[in-house]
Amino acid sequence: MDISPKPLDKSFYNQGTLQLAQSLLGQLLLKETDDGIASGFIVETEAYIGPDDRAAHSFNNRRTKRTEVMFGEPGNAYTYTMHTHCLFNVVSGNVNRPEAVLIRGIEPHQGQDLMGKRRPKAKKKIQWTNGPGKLAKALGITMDDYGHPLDKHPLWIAQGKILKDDEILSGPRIGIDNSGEAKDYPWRFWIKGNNFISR
DNA sequence: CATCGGATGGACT
DNA sequence: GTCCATCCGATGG
Repeated sequence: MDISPKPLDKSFYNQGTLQLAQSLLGQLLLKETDDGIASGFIVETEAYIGPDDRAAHSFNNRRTKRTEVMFGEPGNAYTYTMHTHCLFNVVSGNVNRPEAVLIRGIEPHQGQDLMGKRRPKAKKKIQWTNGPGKLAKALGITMDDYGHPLDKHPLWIAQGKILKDDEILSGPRIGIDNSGEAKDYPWRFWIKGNNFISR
């Protein structure tokens, strides 16, 4: 019997990136490996809207092996390495619109024993998934997931909690101080009062 | 080729 | 607060 939550339809990703960044809040992100399923509710996101966003890897339509997937269909995984870590994004925007939503925080749901094992250095549960590199590690997301369609096993997004508008807050994005005007754009979104916000 | 700088996290002072 | 692991892409010679 398959009890895994059903993926959201691909059409879900066909909405503006700022709106998608908010729509993703509360949704369930799942990854299945040989060790089992681990999942969590998305609680913090950031929108990156190339080519006009200095903070986006796709700024100025910069097209490389790394950013290539952003130029394709929305609803695929954009993973990249930041120093020693893998970060996970949801590709948005139509073909040739290189936009994405970075997932910065999740609230652990299924497979919490597995997540704890994957985060041996975390002293507290809160540190398992309150940051983009942390949650990728906890879920077992790696560069092997680059380009994976998010409506399919083994990495997918399913319907989670329905939020009210007043539960969503926004503010400037994290870690992009050298991005000129773009550093102040309020393109970071999070669920009010949630414990698994990165900061 | 060399060098530099990150959409980070963890260890340490 | 500081330092650094370790990789990819940008830039300059």
